Amino acid sequence: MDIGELARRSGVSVATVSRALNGRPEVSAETRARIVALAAELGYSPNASARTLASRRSGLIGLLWDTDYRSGGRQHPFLQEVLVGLKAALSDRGQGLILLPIVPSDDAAGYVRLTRQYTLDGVVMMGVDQHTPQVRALLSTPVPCVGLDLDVAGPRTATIGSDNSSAAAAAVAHLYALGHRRIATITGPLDLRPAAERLAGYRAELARHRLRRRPEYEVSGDFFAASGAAGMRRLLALPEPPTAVFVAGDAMAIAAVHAAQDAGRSVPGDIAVVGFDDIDAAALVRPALTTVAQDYRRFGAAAAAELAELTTAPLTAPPRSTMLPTRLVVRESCGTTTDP
Amino acid sequence: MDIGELARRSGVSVATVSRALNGRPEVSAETRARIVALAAELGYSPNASARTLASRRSGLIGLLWDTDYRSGGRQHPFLQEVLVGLKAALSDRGQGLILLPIVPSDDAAGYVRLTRQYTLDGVVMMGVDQHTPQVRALLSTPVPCVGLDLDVAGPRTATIGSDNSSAAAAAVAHLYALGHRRIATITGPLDLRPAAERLAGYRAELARHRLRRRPEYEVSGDFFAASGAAGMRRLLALPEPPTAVFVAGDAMAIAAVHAAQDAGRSVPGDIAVVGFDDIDAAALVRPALTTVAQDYRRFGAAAAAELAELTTAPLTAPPRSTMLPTRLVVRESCGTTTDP
DNA sequence: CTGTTAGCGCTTTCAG
DNA sequence: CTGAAAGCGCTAACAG
Repeated sequence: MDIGELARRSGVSVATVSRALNGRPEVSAETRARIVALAAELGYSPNASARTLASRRSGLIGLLWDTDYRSGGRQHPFLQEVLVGLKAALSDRGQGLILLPIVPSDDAAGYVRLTRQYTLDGVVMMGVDQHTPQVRALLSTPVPCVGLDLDVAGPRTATIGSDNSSAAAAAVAHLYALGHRRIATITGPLDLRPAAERLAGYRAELARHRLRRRPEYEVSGDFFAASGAAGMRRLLALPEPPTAVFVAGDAMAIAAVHAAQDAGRSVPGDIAVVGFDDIDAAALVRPALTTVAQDYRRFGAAAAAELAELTTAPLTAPPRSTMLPTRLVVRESCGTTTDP
Repeated sequence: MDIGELARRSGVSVATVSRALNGRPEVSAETRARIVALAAELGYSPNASARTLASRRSGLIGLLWDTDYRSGGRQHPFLQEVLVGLKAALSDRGQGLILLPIVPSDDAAGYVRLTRQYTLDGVVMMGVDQHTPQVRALLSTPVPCVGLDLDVAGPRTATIGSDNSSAAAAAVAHLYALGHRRIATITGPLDLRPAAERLAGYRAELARHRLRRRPEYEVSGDFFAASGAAGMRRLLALPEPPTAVFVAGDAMAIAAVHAAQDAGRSVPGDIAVVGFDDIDAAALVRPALTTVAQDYRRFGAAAAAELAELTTAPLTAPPRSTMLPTRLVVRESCGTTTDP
């Protein structure tokens, strides 16, 4: 069952069938209807390779995601949700998603080549280091690229991320509203965009309430549990320990809660903790963690939209950037305080 | 940079270049070496569409994964790991992975059509209902299909799963070794293969130790947290409550621990709990959960291997089946008992 | 509005 | 062992 067969059966040329099926305006409404109906009846669907070969567009988007970059895959608890959103948004646009293999770092042209090999219409990347030669080479190409939680720059690039700064501010505001004034934070690795933004949001909110910013209240972590526990221990050992802590990642936050408990403090009784990410465990632990949830499905949808936008964007346009809203999920890890 | 250009520059015909690059035996070692070197130097890589169109094989495997089937995506905490394993194994074989869109259930031929559209070499499916018309139609096709934790049957199919039965038995054996004799279980939905197998393993291990099987010790859950809590409450309310519980899923297990605590029991002091799956939260909760870990990366690798096997298998061969070993991760949720 | 025709880049007989 | 040539199924000028 190919286009030729369809043409024969409907009594028109293959060109007309092609035009009808591709929604071209030159076909009369009547012939189009006839052809479309026949195609549906016969269960015809065009061969993707032939179409790609002839049109030089594949309708395929590549997903670049390095499972071994930082944390062996645990860094992106949200991959699944992003994938769901991306797949849905792409298939709404009639596009497909292909997972790109990771190329060795000494093969600078690797991704560029993959892009040509599959005639990709675009690439979305997450969990990769955008400064490596192979990624930079791809970004400098006219192929549309969108980075998730990743600052990318090039002729046709866009970045999608949550509004981490506002989210962090909202978390701190929540603590403030509960009466907390000595609010500390445990950060992520500050060379990562989201981590840096969360710290900025924390600071901004303190400033907004005219709270003094104390350097000893900003302890650095790496998004892993152990660093959260260590951070909490350091904070508790301070001459004037905080009554609340905004922790930039849930795994760290959960470990921080345990560290506090091990030090004889009760959560939320003695110390309030708010996390970030709303990983599955956040709802499962006790006390259930109050945290900031990101809308990962929307990441995918936004990526698909940006890709479409970029496809026709002039090569000289500046990189685009989208910030998605977040949501504070209030659970059990924060209480009020009367401690000055 | 196409094959013609390569041919011109190396002074041979396109046919020879094609043969050389595809490792065909008819080419002289010397010409092959020259061509391969030139191709590498020029950064040539063949156009996938052209190749697919001409050879009728794409090197693409489709991944069928319904994010909305049962639990809205939470049922497969392991998707990510499976994906990692699958992607790695496939790219080792020079194959690619494409995510298939979910077709509406009234479109019985949907997947079959997608399969032809992309000239897929095979499909791996997980988290779908294999009894729906659209999946059945695909399975009945000669396209190699492998189901992960899914019983599939058809001319070219294979199933991959953990050895759930042995795993469950090992969990119960662990409890037995700690002195427990009144061992209960909270199951998953028994129409799901893994859930049924885990129950079978539990029963088998009881029998092996000549422990009486008590119907009231087998309470059913649905893999969700709430059912784990409910199950534990029921067990605790028994005239002769168990001293240990094997819970068929971690989310249920964690909730069961909390339910026990709420009922005034300590874990592992008064009651031991072992879970299944080793989700991230298992290591994060307190007490950290003793549980059965599956080797998800190996799922992917096994799937790739099966696919290769099936490609050349006769259409009349019976469905294949692979059982992967698991690992008991001992943490803090099980203690010894002296209670008879 | 529709048909003819020339490829898209590669693989694969079929000769030699 | 190598080359010539015929497609793979479709799109996109170019005519009409």
